[in-house]
Amino acid sequence: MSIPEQPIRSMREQICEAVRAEVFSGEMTNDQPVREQPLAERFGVSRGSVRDALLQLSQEGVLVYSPNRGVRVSSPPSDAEFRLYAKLRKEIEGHCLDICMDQLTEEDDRNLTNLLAALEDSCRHGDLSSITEIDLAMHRYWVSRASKELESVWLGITVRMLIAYTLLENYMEVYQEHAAIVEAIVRRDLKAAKRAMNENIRYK
Amino acid sequence: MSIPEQPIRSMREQICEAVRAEVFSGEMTNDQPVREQPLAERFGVSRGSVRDALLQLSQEGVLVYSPNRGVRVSSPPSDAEFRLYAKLRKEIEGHCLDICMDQLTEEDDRNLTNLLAALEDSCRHGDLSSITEIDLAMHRYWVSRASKELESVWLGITVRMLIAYTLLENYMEVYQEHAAIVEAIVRRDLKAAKRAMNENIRYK
DNA sequence: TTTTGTCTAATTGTCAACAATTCGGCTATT
DNA sequence: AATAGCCGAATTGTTGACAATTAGACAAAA
Repeated sequence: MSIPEQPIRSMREQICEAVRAEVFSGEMTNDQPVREQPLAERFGVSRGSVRDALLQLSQEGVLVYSPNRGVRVSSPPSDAEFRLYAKLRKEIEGHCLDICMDQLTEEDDRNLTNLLAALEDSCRHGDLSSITEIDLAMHRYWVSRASKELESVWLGITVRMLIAYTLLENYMEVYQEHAAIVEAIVRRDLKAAKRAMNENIRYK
Repeated sequence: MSIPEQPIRSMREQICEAVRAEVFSGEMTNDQPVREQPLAERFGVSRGSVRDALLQLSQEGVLVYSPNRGVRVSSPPSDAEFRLYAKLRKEIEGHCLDICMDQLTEEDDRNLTNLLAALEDSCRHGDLSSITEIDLAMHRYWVSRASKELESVWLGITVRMLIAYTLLENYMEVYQEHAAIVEAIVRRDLKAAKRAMNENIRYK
C-alpha cells in the first residue's frame, strides 16, 4: 500500500509558498525589505533554509535581490510589460492545452472541478488571497500536466503578473471565466478551452 | 572619482557562470548529477555557496533539482518546446528592441561592436563554447538595456534553448547574422534590427 | 530466481557561529 | 550650517560540523 499522492514539500517549498502568498495578498508591500532572521524565527528554522527560499523567490521574480543588501518585494511591471507577459502566457498555456488535452483523465476532471468549487467559494466570500492562490493552482494544473520544464518558465512570468493583481471589481466574474475553461476541458473541446483561457488572461 | 563600471560578481554568480558554460559546451552531459563537494573544492569555497549557485541554476532551468537527491544537468527540450521557446524569445527581444532602441548611446554601439568582433574571432576558430557565451551576451545586451525584470524571464527561456545548442554546420553564418543585427542597431533602424533578430532566432 | 530486509557509504539538509558589509547617526572640521 | 569622516548596530555572506536521507551491495527468506 502506497500513499496515493502526498508530495512531501521541503522546508524551502513551504517558506516559498508562504512568502509568495503574502506578496500576492499585499501583506508585504512593494519595495519593502524581507529580512532573513524574522522569517527564520517565524518558521522555527535556521537562516540557511530561509536564504534558500528567498534566493529561489528572487530567481522567480517575486523578490529582488541586491548583493549584501538582501531582498525586497518586487515592483509591479509596467503596463507595456504586463501586456507582454499576458501575451507570453497565452502562448504557453495554449501550447500546454494542445499537449495535455487528450491525455487528461477523469481524475484530472475531478481535480479541476474541485478547484473550481473552491474558487467559487472564495469568490463569494471575496477572499482575494485565496482567489489568487486557487487561480494560480488552476492554470498551473494544465501547464504542469504538459511539461515540468515549461511550468518553471510559466511560473516566472505569471508571478510577475500577479504582483499587480490588485482589486478587481467583480469577483464572480473570475469564477465564471474559470468555469468556462473547466467546462470546455471536461468536454475535451480544445478550441473552446483555448478561447476561454484567452478571455481570462486579459490585459489588466 | 568612481570606478567606471566593474560590477563585482558575487561568489555565487561566478560559480553559476562556470557551471552554465560547462553545460553549454557539453562538458557536463545530460542527466549527469552535479555534486556539491567536488565543486566546492574546485572553487575553494564551502558547500553552502555552491548550494546557492546550484539552486539558482535549477530555478533558471540549466539544472534539475530533486529533493534529497541533488541536481543534474537538464535534458534538451523537445522540438515542440524548442519552437515555443523560439517564439517567446522573438516576442521578448522584439519588445526590448522597441523599448531600448532610441535610448542607446554611442558607448552601447561600441560595446556591441566589440562583442561582434569577439564573436567573429571565435567563429573563425570554431570555439563553440566561446561562441555560445558571446551569442548569449549580445542578445542579453539589448534585453538588459530594456528591463532587468524581463532579463530574468528571457534568460530562463534562452538557457533552455542553448542546452540543445549542439553542432552547427557553418560557424561564420552565426557571425554574419549577428553582424546584420548590430549593423541595423547602430543605424537605429528598428525594423531591420527586428527582422535580422528574427532571422537569427530560428527553429533549430 | 525473485523478493525483501538490512547494513554501509555517499550525499544532501540543517544548524549555529563567525566574518564581512552596509547603513544610520554622531562628531569634528571648515 | 554644511560636509566629510568615523564608529557601531544591524544585516548579509561564509564556513565547518552534524543530522537526515538516499542508493547500492549483500544476505536471507519465499
